[in-house]
Amino acid sequence: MPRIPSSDRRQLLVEAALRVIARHGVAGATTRAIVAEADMSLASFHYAFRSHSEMMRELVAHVVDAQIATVFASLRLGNDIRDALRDGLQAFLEYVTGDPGHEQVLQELMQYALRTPGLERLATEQYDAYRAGVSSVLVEGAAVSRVEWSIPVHDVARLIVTITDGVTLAWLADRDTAAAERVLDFAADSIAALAVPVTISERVL
Amino acid sequence: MPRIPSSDRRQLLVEAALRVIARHGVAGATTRAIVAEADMSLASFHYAFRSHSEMMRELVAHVVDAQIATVFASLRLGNDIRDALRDGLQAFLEYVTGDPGHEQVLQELMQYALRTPGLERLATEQYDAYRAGVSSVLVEGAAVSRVEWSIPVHDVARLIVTITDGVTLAWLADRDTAAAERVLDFAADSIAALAVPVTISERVL
DNA sequence: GTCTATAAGGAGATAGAC
DNA sequence: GTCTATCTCCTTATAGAC
Repeated sequence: MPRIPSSDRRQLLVEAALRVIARHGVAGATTRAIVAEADMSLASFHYAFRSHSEMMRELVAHVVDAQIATVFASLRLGNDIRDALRDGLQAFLEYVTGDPGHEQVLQELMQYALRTPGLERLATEQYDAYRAGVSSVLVEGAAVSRVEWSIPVHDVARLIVTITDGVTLAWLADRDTAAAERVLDFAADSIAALAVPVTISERVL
Repeated sequence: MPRIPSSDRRQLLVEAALRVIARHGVAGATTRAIVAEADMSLASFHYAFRSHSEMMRELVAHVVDAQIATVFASLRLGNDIRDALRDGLQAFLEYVTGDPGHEQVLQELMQYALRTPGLERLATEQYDAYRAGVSSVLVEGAAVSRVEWSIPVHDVARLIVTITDGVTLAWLADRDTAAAERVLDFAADSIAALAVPVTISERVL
């Protein structure tokens, strides 16, 4: 068997663990199931990681980082802020429906992190990072659309994350895509109402 | 030891299991942990239930029923539909913050049900039941406030459940009650905008 | 009906050969 | 660095005495 650097092996194991979790849930991600998926021996796992929980910590941190990139990818800019919001939210829904297992894994990992001593902080940071990512796109989007947010942008971001979370949970349970789209359209309208056009005088200031 | 009817024993075990889950999560709800909590022998468990998974099925069904009652309890009626919505949503938040463990258990059980063959249906039914409960209160609330919903009431209920789910997840992660209240206030305003006053002519019809 | 004792297997982790 | 074999513990479930 080829000798693999420990850092590579760690990454291979984390990726294998994510595939196992997608198929069998967090509870099914036993050390043995993971090494079988990665086609490694049990001993190799414990050469790369001191323990199963150490691997899970690295996995959760990895997922948090990856998810932030996804938030950016699913948001859209445009001239009309209402359309931009609607398009961004619909893109998010397409992402969820296109890979339901992935969102389910994220939800499970969130619960896992909230339950696991030492990982609670990661759950909180995951939310902070989501909102920070959404906020920055909202700031950019407002500039492009020549509007201003009438409440703090961080609160607008919180509204959006609240909606996407709620829609995700409901869709995972009932798979009613049309209903999810109606909710997102309403949300886009309501949130767009928080954007007020920038007046000439304000633009001079 | 006293002889307990099997039906009573089943209920005692389910209640003990819920306490264990609240403390240690679904993963920690082993048969042994549950019988220790219920102060029973391991054999008593298998006298009452054929298997651990049979008990979990009954537990999930039990929780679904109990949650529906809670939905009704946290909704309010009133003359002004906007105030009624805001009060109801705030009452829900108080319920969550007052017993965070309970909402966390519900979230975990939802994930568990979605993962467990034969229990996926219960997750779907749980959502249907939530929305049906919310819908009936919305119909009643509209009558009291002399308004009509401008979109199907079931969609209004879906909006509310989406918001409460999203707010719950965020609050469990960051415990920011003030931010949750701001989200709920915005939601109450936005949803109240869907209620249009009943005109005289309509009331005659 | 309720108990103790135990079967049977899966879990994480490690020892030690190579 | 990687492997096989094994240790130790914990799990669900059951057998059989009382």
